Amino acid sequence: MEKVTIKQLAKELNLSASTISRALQDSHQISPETKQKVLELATVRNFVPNYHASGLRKKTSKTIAVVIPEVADSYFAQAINGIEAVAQEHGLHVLIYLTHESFLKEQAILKEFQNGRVDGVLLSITAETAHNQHIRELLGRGMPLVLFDRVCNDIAAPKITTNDYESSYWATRHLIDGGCKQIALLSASSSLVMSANRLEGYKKALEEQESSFQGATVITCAQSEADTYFLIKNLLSDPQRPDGIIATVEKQATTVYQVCQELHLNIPQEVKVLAFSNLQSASFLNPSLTTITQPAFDMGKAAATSLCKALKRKNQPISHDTQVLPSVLHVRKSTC
Amino acid sequence: MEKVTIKQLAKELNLSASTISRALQDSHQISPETKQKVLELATVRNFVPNYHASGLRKKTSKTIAVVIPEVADSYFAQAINGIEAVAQEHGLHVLIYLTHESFLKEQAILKEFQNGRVDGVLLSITAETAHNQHIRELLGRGMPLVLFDRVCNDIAAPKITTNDYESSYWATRHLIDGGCKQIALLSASSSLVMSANRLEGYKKALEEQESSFQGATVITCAQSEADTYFLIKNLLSDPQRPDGIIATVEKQATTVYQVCQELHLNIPQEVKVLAFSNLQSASFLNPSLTTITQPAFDMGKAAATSLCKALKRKNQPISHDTQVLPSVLHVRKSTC
DNA sequence: CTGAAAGCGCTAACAG
DNA sequence: CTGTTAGCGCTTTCAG
Repeated sequence: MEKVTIKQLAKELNLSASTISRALQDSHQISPETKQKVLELATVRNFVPNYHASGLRKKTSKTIAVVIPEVADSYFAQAINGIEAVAQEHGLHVLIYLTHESFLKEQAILKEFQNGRVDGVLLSITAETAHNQHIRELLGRGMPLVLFDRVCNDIAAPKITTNDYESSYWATRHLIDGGCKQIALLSASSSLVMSANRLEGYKKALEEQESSFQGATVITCAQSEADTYFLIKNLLSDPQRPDGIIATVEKQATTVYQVCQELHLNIPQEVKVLAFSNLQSASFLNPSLTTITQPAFDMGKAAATSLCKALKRKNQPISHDTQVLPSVLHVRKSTC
Repeated sequence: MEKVTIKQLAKELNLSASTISRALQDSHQISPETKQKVLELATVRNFVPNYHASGLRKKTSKTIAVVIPEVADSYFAQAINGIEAVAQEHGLHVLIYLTHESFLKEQAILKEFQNGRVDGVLLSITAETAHNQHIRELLGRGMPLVLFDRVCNDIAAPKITTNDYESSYWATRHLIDGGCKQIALLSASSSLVMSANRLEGYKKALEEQESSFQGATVITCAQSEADTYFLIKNLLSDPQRPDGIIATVEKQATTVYQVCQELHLNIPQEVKVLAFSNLQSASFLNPSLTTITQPAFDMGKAAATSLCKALKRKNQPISHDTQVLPSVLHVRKSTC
């Protein structure tokens, strides 16, 4: 029982390979009886059409790539869920690539996509990504591509984002309303548009306050967890430490909790904490964590759906259907 | 600047296609000068070898599939990280498939792998998977396959697991030592070997106790979150409710916390809680959660490494290198 | 409705 | 060291 091919089926049925091929694709120009016979034999012989052969011929792979910084992050895990749901529905296969925030990896990965392995790409760029020639290059070769969450503004492709500016504004306002006088923002990157938006929202809220109000304190966290830990520890060890912290990255939140534990700082009495986070367990943290929660699953779905549309009208003018799905502020004890 | 092929490079350099092909593969039977010229032109013309063409010819895809129940679960997210690390190192691409605990999906997914799309498979079976003809079928066709975490015993393939029996035994002992008199086990499935092992370890620990000790209370949780919630709520609303709970699934832990909150049950005074979980935030839960933590990342790495070995000596006798990596009991406040 | 023939782009004998 | 030839397995004109 070895690999069975169309040719073998053809010989067994005294038909030509093309007839078999058409029958299997349910072509309307094949008689019902023939189809029936072919399908039957195919089942019996356990025929599975060769992927590379049809791919080579049809110049299609039925595969999309998801390029993201990490997977062990609630946001991306949930986004993958959304992507996978749509992909499965459309019979697409999903390749996963983790850049681990390395620009070089991102470049190398995208470069290889020119070989026909994937029909489309979903991309969330690294915190290092300052240039985007590699993305342009891929787009220039006609590869459908959708950016999600971490997008670049100057790329002509569909983008799925959340309302980072507004959420950050409201998050900051929430802390101000709670009585905070000095609010620190833990930023993810100095180059990401997403980070810039969150920074702007934060600044805007601060600017609206009296001049007596403390200025902005922005800490751009490093890639390594250890470095981030020290930055946060320094921040909170300072006698002039802030009385409010906004973590724009999920992982920073637990680090903040850890540092507070170590320094015996009481949340929320001594310092209020708010995080951009999709942690399922936010309600059960000690104290429960106030979060800005992104619609991760829906963003994944939206991105995949947008890509599927692009795949259908290949070589058509790329639509720029930028979608902004709103995040939600969940107020919990860490800020009350 | 359209898709450039080997033929075009050949014409431009007055060489044959095979020479180009060999030069690109750095074959030792090509003169350094020719190689040089070819490589140069390839770079200039931005040549990228067609994936399907070489795949068809070489009968290889440089791709592995990871088939798992979920991705939004710390264990699998971390396992993927480990898998991806090894894959990247070996130049392999990673396809992700989520079964969402559906046996039918698992079957359909594996069936398609006969088409040459993947060179190997990493599988963690669904809670529904009782038969494994579909796995045997794939193995029978020579597909390298490694089972991890949720394995089946009666399949002749490498298996990467953790010491479920022992961890469960020690978990139960830990609760007993803490004074629990009635310990309930929340099981994931009645068919998974993993669940069976955890159940056995639990039973063993109970059997070692005095006869006065309460018998086993095992609740096999349903697939749907809502059903699981009700099962747990029922369990804890009972006047005869247990004073210790072992959640063998990460998600159940937060559900238990939620129910306890709703019923105003104090953890750990009224009920101690222990969970098999890889949650990063376990230390920061309220109260901090005692966990059995699996070496998820390392299990992913081990599984991928084992698969890579199998890929190298294709068609060789399949090694059955069963590896058991130990889990760790992290004692925290939910049981003290 | 079916068949013959050509070829997707690359690689691997087999020659020289 | 390089070229010629012959496919990998499938799909798709183009004929009938």
